[in-house]
Amino acid sequence: MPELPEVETTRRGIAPYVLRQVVRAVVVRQPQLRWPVPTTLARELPGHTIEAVDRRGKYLLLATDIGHVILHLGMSGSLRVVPHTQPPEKHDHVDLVLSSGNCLRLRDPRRFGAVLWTRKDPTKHKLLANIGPEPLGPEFNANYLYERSRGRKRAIRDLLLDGRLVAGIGNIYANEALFAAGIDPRRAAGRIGRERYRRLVEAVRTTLRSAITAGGTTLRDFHGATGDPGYFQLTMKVYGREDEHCPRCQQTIRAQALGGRRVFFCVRCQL
DNA sequence: AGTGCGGCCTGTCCGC
DNA sequence: TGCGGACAGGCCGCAC
Repeated sequence: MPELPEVETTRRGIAPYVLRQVVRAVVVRQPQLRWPVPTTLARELPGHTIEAVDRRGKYLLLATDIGHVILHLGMSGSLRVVPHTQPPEKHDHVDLVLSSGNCLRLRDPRRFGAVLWTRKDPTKHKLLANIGPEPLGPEFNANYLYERSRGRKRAIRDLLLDGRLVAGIGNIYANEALFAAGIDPRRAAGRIGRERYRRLVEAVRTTLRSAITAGGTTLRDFHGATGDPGYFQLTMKVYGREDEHCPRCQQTIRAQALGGRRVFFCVRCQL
């Protein structure tokens, strides 16, 4: 589910409720997520204050004076702030009980998400060390994409999904950005010129920013920390719109399988 | 090195 | 109404 805009929406939503809060307890009802929730988390975190809530790609980081909680929402995860007395529902796997009386609650039906704990520099953590630049940061620019794509035969959509090249972009926003840039998602990345990469970088930034402003995309069950859904799906141009009309030229939007996940595009507007 | 695929899970939807 | 199968927003780890 959650791509960068949903994770950022979550970060902004939980931050006011968790910053400066002391973690009183960690309740793990289901430790079997993508990786087991480390037992050291419940042992070491209580008594420490959450000093920052950061995001790196699709990872959320809760900083304390002795270590960092690394959270990933996988495909179906979400975080909510609720009173700690509120009974957990079926897929509510982990609670961080806070000094305010609230708790930060992770729900994740498919359990592709993760809750990890590291006492070292989190950017050196195996999962974070090799992530590419933030798409909204200065390192992600046309020259970077152009250089990194020379000689690559992979479809540009797949390159955008590769977290080692750029962080946080998933299938929805890759498809939307490629439509906005007028680039065929199937095109070999090595056969796209500098000028078109300039357009693509702008399209990625614009798409992600407007999705964050809209509170993310709610296709099934995504919601922010206070339970509000996102609204970006209302403005999506191609994703999930197979057989509908292209909003720019009225051509029928096509979908096809590409390496396991579908691409959506307009054959007239995207070359 | 770059590429493509299997696998981890549950829920939903579609066709029969 | 029930059931099997395909599919879904991610991404690591592996084989080639």
